[in-house]
Amino acid sequence: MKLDDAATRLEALGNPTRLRIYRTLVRAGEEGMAVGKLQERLDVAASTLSHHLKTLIGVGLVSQTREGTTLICHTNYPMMRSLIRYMLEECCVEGSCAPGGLAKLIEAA
Amino acid sequence: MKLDDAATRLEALGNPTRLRIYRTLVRAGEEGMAVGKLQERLDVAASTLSHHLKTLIGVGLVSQTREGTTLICHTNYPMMRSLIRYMLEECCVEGSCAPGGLAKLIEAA
DNA sequence: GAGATATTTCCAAAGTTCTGGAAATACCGT
DNA sequence: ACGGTATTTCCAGAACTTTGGAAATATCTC
Repeated sequence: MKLDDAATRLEALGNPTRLRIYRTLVRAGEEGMAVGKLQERLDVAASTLSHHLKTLIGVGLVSQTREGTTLICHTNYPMMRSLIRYMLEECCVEGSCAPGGLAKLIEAA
Repeated sequence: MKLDDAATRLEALGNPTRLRIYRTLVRAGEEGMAVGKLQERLDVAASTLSHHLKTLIGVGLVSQTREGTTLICHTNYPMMRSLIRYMLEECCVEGSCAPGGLAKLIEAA
């Protein structure tokens, strides 16, 4: 992943409302969650939610599939994986970030 | 880590200039890097660099120690570890993020 | 304490983000 | 095709970010 792409994705997650959206979608699991349900859950104006979703979709962290009149949102796990991998690469140069080994870091997660 | 803190830290890293700063400091390793050297390396105005460093220090991702007239910047690895751990927790609920297991994700890093 | 170097703070301009109401679009059922 | 529900796009205001020149501060050396 290029630095600028990582920055754009981190920026997308670096807004409390968008991070809440992402978090909620992760917790929704495989089946995802409709935009309307998300709105109700997060108590935010429809247009505001739509803007934030556009941002998350734009950077590839979320995707939507239509089911009739409702749009179902899903997290894009591989993209999140790539982003975390990027951070591990940036953070763990020379092993200084995870002195007890990377396994330790993950164990705790 | 609280959601708002995670968001603030992700936002701090979510700017290309600040991510370059952080990346450069990680690569500088244990001994860190002086502000002046960073400036020369990244080719950015001194005041601009100072603002960005203040942001990174403010969220706890970077620290400074004085050595005579120069200030040496260091990455705060534990904070980055906590942030990555937060993302793993948010991302890997129910194991859907790393189907091959977390070790696989780390292995590749 | 004066002069030199390193860095920050002050100020301000240009650009961007966040928010939500209102109007538009998309799709379904009849 | 019409009425209804779901969602987005348009518009705009307020707030925030980013940037850097100029002035201020901090520290060292002599």
